Amino acid sequence: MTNKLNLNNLTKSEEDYLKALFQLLIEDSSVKVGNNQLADYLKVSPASTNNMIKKLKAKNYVVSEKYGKLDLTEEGKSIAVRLIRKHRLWETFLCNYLNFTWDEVHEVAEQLEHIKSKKLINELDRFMDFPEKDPHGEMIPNADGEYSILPKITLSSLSDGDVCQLVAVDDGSVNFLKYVSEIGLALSSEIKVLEVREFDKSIRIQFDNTIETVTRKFADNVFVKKVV
Amino acid sequence: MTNKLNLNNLTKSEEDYLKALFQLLIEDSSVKVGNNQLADYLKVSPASTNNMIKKLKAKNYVVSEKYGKLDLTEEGKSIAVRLIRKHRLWETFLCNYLNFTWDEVHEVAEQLEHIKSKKLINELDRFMDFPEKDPHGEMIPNADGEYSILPKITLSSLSDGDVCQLVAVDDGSVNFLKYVSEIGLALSSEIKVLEVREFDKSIRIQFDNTIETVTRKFADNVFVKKVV
DNA sequence: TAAAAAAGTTAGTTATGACTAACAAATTAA
DNA sequence: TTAATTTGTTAGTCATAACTAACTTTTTTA
Repeated sequence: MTNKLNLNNLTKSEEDYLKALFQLLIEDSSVKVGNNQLADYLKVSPASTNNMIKKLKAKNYVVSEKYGKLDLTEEGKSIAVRLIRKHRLWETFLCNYLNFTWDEVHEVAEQLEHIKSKKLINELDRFMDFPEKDPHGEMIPNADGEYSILPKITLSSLSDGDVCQLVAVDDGSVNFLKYVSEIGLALSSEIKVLEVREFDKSIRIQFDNTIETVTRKFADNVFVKKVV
Repeated sequence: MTNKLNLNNLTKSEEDYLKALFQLLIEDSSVKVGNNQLADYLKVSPASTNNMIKKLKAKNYVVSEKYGKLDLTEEGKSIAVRLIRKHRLWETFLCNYLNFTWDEVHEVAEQLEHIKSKKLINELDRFMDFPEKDPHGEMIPNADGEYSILPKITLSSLSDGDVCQLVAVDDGSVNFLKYVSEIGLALSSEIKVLEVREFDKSIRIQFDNTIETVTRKFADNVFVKKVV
């Protein structure tokens, strides 16, 4: 049972790749993930990705056949989930205790998630009284790596007259996050879809006595729960 | 004025070397620091140190002549102090909020001190209400890098009958720190020197109704303030 | 002060993880 | 179904930062 021993021996890069692959795999759970797609996501060259995938295959975190699509082993997934747990707990800490705003947390959490100390992250979790969601509304895995995935309905998938509640936002882009706060949207905001315009798929929405028109691209990054 | 720009462009290694050199320079402020000494301290080969010193000289953080002793420039010192500030603030956070013990904090703080975010560390400082000292009793530099150095009198420098108060301990060795807690010593403990034994320089001390004999090596790592 | 020891330097090697350029396989489109 | 495009792979290079081995300078001490 050399189970726990090799878990902490990963480099920052190896961790980044595993987490990225995990996120690509669940974001579009049906679609397969390829080498170049991963390279794009991580903003490195396909050659770099290919190289790293070889290493991760040798370490039994990734499986794939030559010229085939990529997948994670159970061990690979487990590492990725632990990284996501760390990332989201740190984001929560930064927002709730250190006055960080939505758009500021991601970059710092990207660094903090690589700190290696089980005690650190579990104590941080306890200190914050085991939060369920991070500041963007995403579920935080518990110490055993368990977490429920929230059904990701995008605002863009709704129709005229639908009423929904904002449950999460994609945390990938600083500019998007700034934009969300600027127009006054926040977690739990109740949003009414006034009109989906056929021409450019832009959406007219109402929330808190505000009426705004948002683009399709914007609405793709806003996750909601249907109310009506 | 390319002042603030290059400050964040240092690698983890470069930071480690600057901090190590700074600590060697103030620990024995009279004695000069050489290449091999720095290598010893960092547990790397003299060749590695030599190499890195070259790079740090090129970047104007270190000064030295060939075959001569090492010194830091003002900029080098400033970086080192900021690392020490981060290290000590994290140690304080870990001990005071996350249930870490004296001997557990150092290793994790060594990782955390390399996180690059001014806001993070300044907000952490504010969150803890600007602590003056870290858990080992060392002064924490403020956001401007200012801090008073506590006069470091070692327990080993005292004589029979002297009474002192423990103000700090060296945080370099986990085993030493465990030992200190185990025998019951803590910051502010009042210690009376009962006898310094000529034979092996071991010291018989009394504190809190406990009498213990400690070695010279142990006493070298305990910093005190004389009371009587 | 000359030999020995210690301290510092240089050259050459290794591993990690990026990169480009060239090429091969698979998929899509004409 | 062949040609074009996309995707994946390989080979070779570069930077960082460690290493050993060999060598030079400085310091110590006999």
